[in-house]
Amino acid sequence: MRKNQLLSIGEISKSTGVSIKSLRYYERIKVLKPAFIDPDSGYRYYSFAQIYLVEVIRSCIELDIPLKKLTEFFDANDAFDLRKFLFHGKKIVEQKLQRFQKILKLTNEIEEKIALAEKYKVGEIYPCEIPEKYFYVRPCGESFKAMEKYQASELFLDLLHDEDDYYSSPDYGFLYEYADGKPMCYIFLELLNPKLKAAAANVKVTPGGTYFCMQSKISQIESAHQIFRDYLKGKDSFIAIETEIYASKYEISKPLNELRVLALPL
Amino acid sequence: MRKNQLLSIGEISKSTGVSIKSLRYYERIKVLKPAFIDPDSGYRYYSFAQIYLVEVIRSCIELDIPLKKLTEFFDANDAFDLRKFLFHGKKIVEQKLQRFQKILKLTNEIEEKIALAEKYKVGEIYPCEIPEKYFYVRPCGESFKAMEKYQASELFLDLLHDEDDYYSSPDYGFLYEYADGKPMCYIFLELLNPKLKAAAANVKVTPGGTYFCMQSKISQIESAHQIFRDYLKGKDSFIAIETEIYASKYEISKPLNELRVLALPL
DNA sequence: GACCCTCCCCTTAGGGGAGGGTC
DNA sequence: GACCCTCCCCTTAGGGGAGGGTC
Repeated sequence: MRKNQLLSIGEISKSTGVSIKSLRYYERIKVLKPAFIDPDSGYRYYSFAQIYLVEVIRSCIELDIPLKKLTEFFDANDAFDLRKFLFHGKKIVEQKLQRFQKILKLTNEIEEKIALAEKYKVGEIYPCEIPEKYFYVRPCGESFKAMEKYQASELFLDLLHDEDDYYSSPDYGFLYEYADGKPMCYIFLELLNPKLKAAAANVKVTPGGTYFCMQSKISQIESAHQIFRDYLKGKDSFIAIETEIYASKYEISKPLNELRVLALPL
Repeated sequence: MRKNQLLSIGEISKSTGVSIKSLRYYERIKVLKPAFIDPDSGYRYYSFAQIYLVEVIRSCIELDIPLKKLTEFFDANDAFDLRKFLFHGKKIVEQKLQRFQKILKLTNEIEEKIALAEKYKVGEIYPCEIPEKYFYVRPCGESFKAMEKYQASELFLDLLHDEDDYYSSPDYGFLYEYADGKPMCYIFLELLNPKLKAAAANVKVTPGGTYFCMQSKISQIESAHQIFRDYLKGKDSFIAIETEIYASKYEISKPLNELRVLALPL
């Protein structure tokens, strides 16, 4: 009389798509007790309603909610607090959705950057429209050779606590200002977060405009004056920016740089 | 000269938010080799660019991409095929987004159903607007007592292969038709998928309209005639539907049913 | 003193069998 | 014959120490 409303473990497995092994595991950790266990054979039988509990468990796994957490939603009478669980689950699924949307956005951005960079060969000079940017900088004196140990790492450590910056890909590298024969070197990390942009300390704003650019596997920023000689048209004031860019093949020991130069109207 | 561009393991950990243990683990499984290892002390040092590789690894974990899969994207020269990886990752993140949006939708639906059901007490009779529904049925004769073993489970097994139905919550339970003194019993599972609705075999369409309803912890469908006597106004043709509904506290052994009755204009 | 190293044992959500009863 | 049982050993992405060297 009872059994005609019950399903065997294999039937539950087929109708939910969850393996028999998993169902047995759920019993062991006390999140899915079979409605009936034959005392002679040890065979497990489940009710229809338990199909939906299996779905709840599956959702938890996908949402990285530990199954032990599920036991918290059962009270002393084995009643499951569905409302409390849904409230909890909803917050988590909303967080995941946000996070994944950010990952997707970042993925698309990087794909675009790769496509852009691949239009040119290493060593080729090309014009490129670059917007105004905010750089968090640390001055290194008249040459990058004078850079002190760990200065660059400190720059990162100062700023990379900001979660939002993980979801974009800020420029970082070297900035070279050459005004009336005086060179000034900086290492920089681009600021994307508006709050950080507003902080005046150690922030430099580089002008937007048509930069002349060149890709390179090695740092050539200190030769910018010679490389871009024809494009600077004798001007003695310019800025040069060297930043790592994304390549479709990414070699850690030989990252791809883009050197960008803009003549300044001083 | 080299070291001023490198970060210690603790610095990488701080700037990425990934534990030192994890970074060491990534090295062991060959997805993140430190740029330099001091041969004397064994200390690990990383380059700036590796911060972004850590982000790649983190994203993989969140997307349930096994890290061993990552090694497939490195070629013989240790170059990472960023484009191929992004293409692969994008498909996965899009799938996850879809799945999570469905979970969120289902969560909201169930919350609404709970709120609706809680407006009434068990045993209380209330009117409810129910739309036309498609039921996959199996006839049981003149009484539910004649139901054969496992008929109900077969019903589920016939249909629950359809993925879309997991993301909604179909009605299921008992259907009772009483026309001119002749009772006819069915077990049913609601069809939500339009394709399945179109399949004529074993499908019954129940009319939309204002049903009279009552919640109950036990099956009372065979007493529907008496319970709703006042509402049927002497009509001798009606349908009764008993389906499991969601309660804020969900007891597997005592699920909450809703019994719905509609007088038929025969 | 704060940082880093290796080694060892533990965890979650199961999978892959072996060996043997049950429907 | 297909289905189900228990028992045992293995996996991924690390965490929590112990015990000892390094910046």
